Formats: sequence, C-alpha cells, structure tokens
Amino acid sequence: MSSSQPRDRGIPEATVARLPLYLRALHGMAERGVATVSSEDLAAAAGVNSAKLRKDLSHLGSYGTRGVGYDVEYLVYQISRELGLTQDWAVAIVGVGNLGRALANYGGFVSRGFRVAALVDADPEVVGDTIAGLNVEHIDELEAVIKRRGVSIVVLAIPAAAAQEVCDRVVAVGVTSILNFAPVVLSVPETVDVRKVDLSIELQILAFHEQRKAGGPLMAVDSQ
Amino acid sequence: MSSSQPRDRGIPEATVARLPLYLRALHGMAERGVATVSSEDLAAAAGVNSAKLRKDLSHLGSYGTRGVGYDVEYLVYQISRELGLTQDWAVAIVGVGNLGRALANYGGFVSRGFRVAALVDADPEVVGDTIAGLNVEHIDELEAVIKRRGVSIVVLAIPAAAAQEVCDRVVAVGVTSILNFAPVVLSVPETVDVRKVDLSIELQILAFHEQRKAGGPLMAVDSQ
DNA sequence: AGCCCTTTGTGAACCGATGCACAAAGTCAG
DNA sequence: CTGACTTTGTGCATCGGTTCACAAAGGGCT
Ligand SMILES: NC(=O)c1ccc[n+]([C@@H]2O[C@H](COP(=O)([O-])OP(=O)(O)OC[C@H]3O[C@@H](n4cnc5c(N)ncnc54)[C@H](O)[C@@H]3O)[C@@H](O)[C@H]2O)c1
Ligand SMILES: NC(=O)c1ccc[n+]([C@@H]2O[C@H](COP(=O)([O-])OP(=O)(O)OC[C@H]3O[C@@H](n4cnc5c(N)ncnc54)[C@H](O)[C@@H]3O)[C@@H](O)[C@H]2O)c1
Repeated sequence: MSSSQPRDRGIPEATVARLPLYLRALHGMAERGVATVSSEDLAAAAGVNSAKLRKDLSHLGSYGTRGVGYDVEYLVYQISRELGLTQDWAVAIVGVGNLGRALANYGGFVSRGFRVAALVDADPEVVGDTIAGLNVEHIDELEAVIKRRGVSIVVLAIPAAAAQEVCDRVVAVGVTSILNFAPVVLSVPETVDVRKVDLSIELQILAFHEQRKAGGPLMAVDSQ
Repeated sequence: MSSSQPRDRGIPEATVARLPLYLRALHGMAERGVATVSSEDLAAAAGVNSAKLRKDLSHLGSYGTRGVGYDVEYLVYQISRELGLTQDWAVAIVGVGNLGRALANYGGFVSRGFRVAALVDADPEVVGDTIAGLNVEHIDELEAVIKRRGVSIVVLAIPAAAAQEVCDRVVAVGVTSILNFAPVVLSVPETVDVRKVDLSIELQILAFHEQRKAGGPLMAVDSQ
C-alpha cells in the first residue's frame, strides 16, 4: 500500500501547469471516440516532448499500460481529480468593464468545473444590470457576496489603482486564490496564490523577439 | 570598445519576461519624480529578488552606479530600447467577439508602443462596424490588410476551431509573432513565435492549489 | 506456452535559472 | 584628499526541470 500509492505530495509546478493542456487534448480525443492513446500521440497533441509527458503522468501514479498506452477516459478522470475539477468552483469577477464582461460571457469556464457565481462592480451605472444572466452587485457587498455564494476564486478585472485594496478585502474574508488582470504586483500573505495575466507583457515579449528577428542579422553593422 | 559593449546577444528568456515588469515599475517611479533607484527598491516594486534584478539588468550592460543605484529615466530608455518599444508596432486583432472587443477598447496597449491597426472578423453582422474607432474588415481581406497596414503582430481571439487555419494564413504572409487566446496548440514553423494566454488553464492551476490547501491536511484520511 | 514487439516508467546527464555572498567600484562627508 | 559607507556586478553553489536512453513490463500473435 505504501509502494503503489500515487505520489500525492510534491507534484512539480511545471507539471501542474501542463496537466490542463493534457486534459484538453484528452477531451478532444474522448469526443472523437479514441479509447487509448500512447504517450507519443498525446504529447504531440499537447505540443510537448513525450518523455516529459510520461514523467508528468508518472507523478500522479502509474496509469499507463506498457505496450498499449493510456486509457483516455481513465486518464481524464485521474487528471481531473488531481486538478480538483471533480468539484465545482464558485468564481467571482470583480470589475465588469470591457474585460470583466468578456469573461462573464465566456462559456469556456463552465465546461471545466468553474461557475461564475457573482459579478461585482463599483460603478452605480453598472450595478443592478444583468450580465450573462447574473445581477451585478455593489462593491460594498463584496464580503457578503463572497461568503453567501461560497466563492473561493476571485478574478480581478479592475483598474490597477483599485486592485490592491480590493485584493486586501477578499484576502481578509478568506479567499486564497486570485487571478489578477490588473497590471500591478499584488502583495499578499504567502498562503494566498495569485496568478497574473498581463497581455501587455505578452506583447512586449513578442516585440522583443520580433525586433531580434528583424534587426538581428543587421545588428552586426551596429555593434561593430 | 569590445569590453564595454552590452551583451546584445543571448539575453535569457526568463530575463526578457521580467523586463516589462521592471519597465512598469520604473514608469511609475518616473511619474512620481523619482530620479534614481536602488536595485533593492526596484526589485521590491517589481516583486522579485534584488540579486535577480541586478543580474537581469547586467545582461543589458552596466547602467548602474555603485553606491547610488540606477538612473530611472536612463534605465527606462535602455529597457525600452532592448524590448523594441522605441518603435511602434502595428497589431491586428482577428476575431471581434467578447474578447476581441475588450482588447480593441483597451487603452493599455497604445501606451507601450502597440497600436491596434486592424480588426478582422468573419461574421457579416460585425464586418463594417466601427469599434474603438476602427472599421472591422472581412476575413477574406486578411492578407491584404496585414500587408497594407504593416501589421507585424497578430492577436487571435477567435474560436479554437478556426485558429489553426487563420494562423496558417497569417504565417503565409510573413507574420512571425502571434498572441493566441484560443485553447488550441498552434502548429507553426519554428521561425514563428507564438505566445498563448489561456484563462481556463490559469483557473485550473489555482484550483489545484486551492484543493491542496483545503484537502491537504485531511487527505491522509483518504489515502490511508 | 513462448516469443517478439510496443510502450511505459525512470535513472542519470544536462541545462538554465536562482540566490547567496562578497570584492570592486563609486559616492559623499569632513 | 581620505576614509567610511553604500550599492553594484558577478562567481559559485544549488535547484528545478528537461531530455536521452534503456531496462522492465505487458499484450498479442503464432
Ligand atoms: N480590456 C483589456 O483587454 C485588458 C487587457 C489587459 C489588461 N487589462 C486590465 O484589466 C483591468 C480591467 O480592464 P478593462 O478594460 O475591463 O477596464 P474598464 O475600465 O473597462 O473596467 C473596469 C471596471 O472596474 C470597475 N471598478 C473600478 N474600480 C472598482 C472598484 N474599486 N471595485 C469594483 N469595481 C471597480 C469599473 O466600474 C469598471 O466597470 C485593468 O486593470 C486593465 O489594465 C485589460
Ligand atoms: N471571452 C473570454 O473571456 C475568453 C476567455 C478565455 C478564452 N477565450 C477564447 O478566446 C476566443 C474568443 O473568445 P470570445 O469569447 O471572444 O468568442 P466569441 O464567439 O464572442 O467571438 C469570436 C469571434 O470570432 C469570429 N470568428 C469566428 N471564426 C472566424 C474566422 N475564421 N475568422 C475571423 N473571425 C472569426 C466570430 O465572428 C466572433 O466575432 C475563443 O477561442 C475562446 O475560447 C475567451
């Protein structure tokens, strides 16, 4: 029992970040009626190296069959369980502007066990509106709404200037998972996970490489 | 001259990804009239380790003064130049749905040298509309629009099913930088840079850690 | 039943990134 | 001009992650 037990503890962060990728590929295969898949094929579908995929999966236990591959349905279940997608998660979106609206209307979350359970904004013009079937509530109600709806993940889609303050408030009511779109570094206790998405940074990284490609070969003229 | 020359080649990828972060912090400081900043302070503002920050900056050259710190204005310029933000980049957004609209209306790009130069969609209902002051053009015009406007970065905000096809088309006209929001692995020649943003993946990573926090200490009951 | 073929799971080398710790460089006060 | 103090820039140990390569495991064919 101590030898066949999956290594529940200590899944590398890099592996965790790839599991959703595998899951997506597996869902596609399940839909197409594929019963089993080799590490080679699944890796190709997820755009990674096959040895890496096997090592990743080995962290959750030995779910493959040598000579055959992995059972698609079973693997979907195991990865879902590992990621905690067998339960559903109540998400609150704070800030219902351009971005918040897009997120609220997006169907792709629900399909993965995430439920937008609340929309919150400060603008009296917006509060009370119905967006994606949800009533927009006032920021003053933030703490009450989070508790009432059992929200455990908060998405911040508000201006940078307001982000830290709202962040502090949701942390104070016990939220420990935050997805931040505002271009600021949030300071939180180390028990809280913050993931940030900054589109501007992505573009800047692309620009850097683009510049290299364009100027690279010619740069020699400049640096000589 | 060969010794004081900045190491133009071979800036680590991890460093490149942090430069925009430093730049953002520096812009804030410049606005507040700060003239010089120590690695310690800048690192704190960017949320990183100060040794890491110094090593990152050392890749672009020796722009600091020992005993004093870094000149804010000068550093802003050097990082901007390194990232290629001294020129402006024409960006096309393909797919003007929930997300595409939010991006088109977002002001945060322009301020960093990115100019939304074109909006493209397939839906006749949307084509011809004016969004954020731009005319939405038909997907049939994709290649022509990219060439005419000198677009060098393409943002894909279209359904997953359409992403690979559109991707192939923009690559065929010479685009080598793509920001992809669709939940698919795009296959491109290795000369092309694709960065992906997948909000669903971010939520899944948060869910994983959230589950750990909640179930971790109790998990023993289950696994015993 | 036995053999061959496929594919997993992992040991080990490798690689890039991180962070400590400190000498070298430079400032500034007196 | 000198000496004390501050802060950079980097050598080095370490760490997490990637990749190769292969022995062990299992399935299926004869
Ligand atoms: N729109 C994009 O494509 C995009 C891209 C990258 C980053 N961002 C970032 O995402 C955030 C939101 O962007 P947006 O374009 O949706 O902005 P927006 O101005 O359209 O919307 C912001 C919303 O937040 C609300 N708000 C302001 N202060 C609040 C507070 N204290 N509490 C609750 N709600 C508050 C406003 O009423 C508004 O509805 C910003 O930080 C922006 O920098 C947006
Ligand atoms: N909205 C979100 O918050 C969100 C979050 C995560 C991921 N995404 C992803 O971003 C993409 C866009 O999402 P959305 O919510 O804006 O979807 P959407 O359906 O609102 O918009 C998609 C737009 O793309 C257009 N389109 C479809 N096929 C096209 C083609 N071949 N060429 C040009 N245009 C085409 C449609 O006409 C539509 O206007 C999807 O792949 C989605 O999975 C969206």
